[in-house]
Amino acid sequence: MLDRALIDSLFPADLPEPAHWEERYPPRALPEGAEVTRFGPSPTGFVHIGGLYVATIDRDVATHSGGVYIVRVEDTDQSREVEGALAQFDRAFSYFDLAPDEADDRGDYGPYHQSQREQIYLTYVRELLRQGRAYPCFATKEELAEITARQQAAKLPTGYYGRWALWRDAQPSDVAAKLADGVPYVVRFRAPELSGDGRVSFVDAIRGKLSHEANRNDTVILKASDQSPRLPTYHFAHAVDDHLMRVTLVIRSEEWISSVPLHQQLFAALGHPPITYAHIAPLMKQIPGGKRKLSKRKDPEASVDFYIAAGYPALAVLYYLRGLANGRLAELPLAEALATPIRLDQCGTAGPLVDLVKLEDISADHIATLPGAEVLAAVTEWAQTYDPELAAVLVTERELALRAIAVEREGVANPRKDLRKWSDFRDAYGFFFPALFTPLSGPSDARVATAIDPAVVAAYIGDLIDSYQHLDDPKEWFDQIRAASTRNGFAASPKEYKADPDAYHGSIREASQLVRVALTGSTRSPDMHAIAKALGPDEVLARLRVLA
RNA sequence: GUCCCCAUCGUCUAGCGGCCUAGGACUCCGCCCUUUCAAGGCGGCAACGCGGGUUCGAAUCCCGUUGGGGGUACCA
Repeated sequence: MLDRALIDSLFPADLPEPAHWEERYPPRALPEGAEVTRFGPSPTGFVHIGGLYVATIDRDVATHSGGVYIVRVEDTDQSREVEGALAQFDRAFSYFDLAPDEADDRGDYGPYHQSQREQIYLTYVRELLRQGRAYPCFATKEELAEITARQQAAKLPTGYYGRWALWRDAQPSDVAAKLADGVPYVVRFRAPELSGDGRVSFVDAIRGKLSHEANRNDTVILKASDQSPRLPTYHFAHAVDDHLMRVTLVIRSEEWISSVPLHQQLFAALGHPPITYAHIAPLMKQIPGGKRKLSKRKDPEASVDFYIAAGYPALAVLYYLRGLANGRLAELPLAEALATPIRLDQCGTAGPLVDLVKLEDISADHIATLPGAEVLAAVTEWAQTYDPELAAVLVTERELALRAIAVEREGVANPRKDLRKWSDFRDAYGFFFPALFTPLSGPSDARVATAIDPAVVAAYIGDLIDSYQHLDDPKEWFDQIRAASTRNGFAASPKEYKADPDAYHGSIREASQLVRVALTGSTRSPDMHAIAKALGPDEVLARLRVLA
């Protein structure tokens, strides 16, 4: 056992005792059953869709139980920190409306950045050191690598344990000497003696009873002494913070299951009551021959920014994610599903694939239920950042935009679903706006793609222009196209044309497609009369003239 | 190597011993509607990984196996 004075000399003299922090962060006065959850993003990259997934569940469980949802930034690995990550968190959380109840600017249990909690961690490290439940370790990287290599060669479990734990039972005089020389060290947890069969079991809120072999590694809890601030590893920060922040339920990704035995040892050593865990199945991606965890680096759709940049409505994404968490929520209508609590005992344990096609279907359905003004507002806001030219047009041409969006959407039983995300808008509706529409260059424009003789086209369209009336009745309006086309050698119906193909240039089908291409630049569009009404007579005639 | 988690149509899943000749949704494919597309309507393809048990009876329980995922860091 190390001398207490030696231990204390390693820490600031005014470092508080654990009782100080216990008092400063008292148990919360919350109703029975209220859960305090926390999401711990690490600013080592952009927010992952899997992170958004877990945060959604954190938020939901806390809200529906009358508890508190905290965001605590886990920035203990300063070497891996990425510039701009925090700003992206804010963007993501505000887009998806997942603002925490407690964070730096509000909440009594802060600071909520681990890098600012050094004093707290140090208090507990010193405490463990004093009790002999932790010890300084001076092993170098090289020594550690050698230990691992020898263990692998001997087919032994790798790790810092038993006879491999160089400094676990070092002579106090050796430790004092190293310290006196100023050799950097880490603090390791002294893993307790294994009891019974060396296994432990615990109850996971999602998976039920789980069992695992007990931890026997002397895990590092405080990183190198030659760094400032001196920060703990995830494991230790978890054991300190989740207790002091009075978190009741730790919802985290499945890869942490293996660490639970260690975490329980840490809680016990610190004298903290055990905490409940809920381990979520990770989001996966389909790859040839199987699936794997979504990778931040390889998969663009892993980043939350991907969804924001493409313009998937937040509610659609949230709804999709909820359906993934609780299958039965996917069967409910969006509003209802969003209001129904997520139940941990109904969370899947498998690891679902994220399916963009499914998301787009959900998103299209959702957008179809939105009033036109809301669609316009959302597209405009999206475009403000991602398509400024479009944004400018939507602002100056607001009335036209509203008319365009209303086509086959308002006053119909089955609204169009041609918008799956805001970035679809330009392709689907851009032609409505003269500023965004490139008129046909003439009859030979590639978009026309017709086999009909240009002279015939010119005569037919010319005829149509001469007789054109901007009628309100859809049928009457279309009939003038039919009339002009039959006058110019087209069959009035596909059936007639089929009966005697040689007698015609084509049918009303081909004839009307020419008008469609002239008006929209595409062979695929919403109802032509509605488009014509939105465009106005002058614009209609101007666009037709190109083919005449 | 070792430990842990997981396993129903291509995907998300329902199913928690008989209601299952396995249901729904997305995708895909037909057909209908139709001046195009989108939508909509109707229909279709498509799954309990494998092998043993337990049981009158198993997708459901047990064991094994295979496959996938993860831990084994001074990353989280």
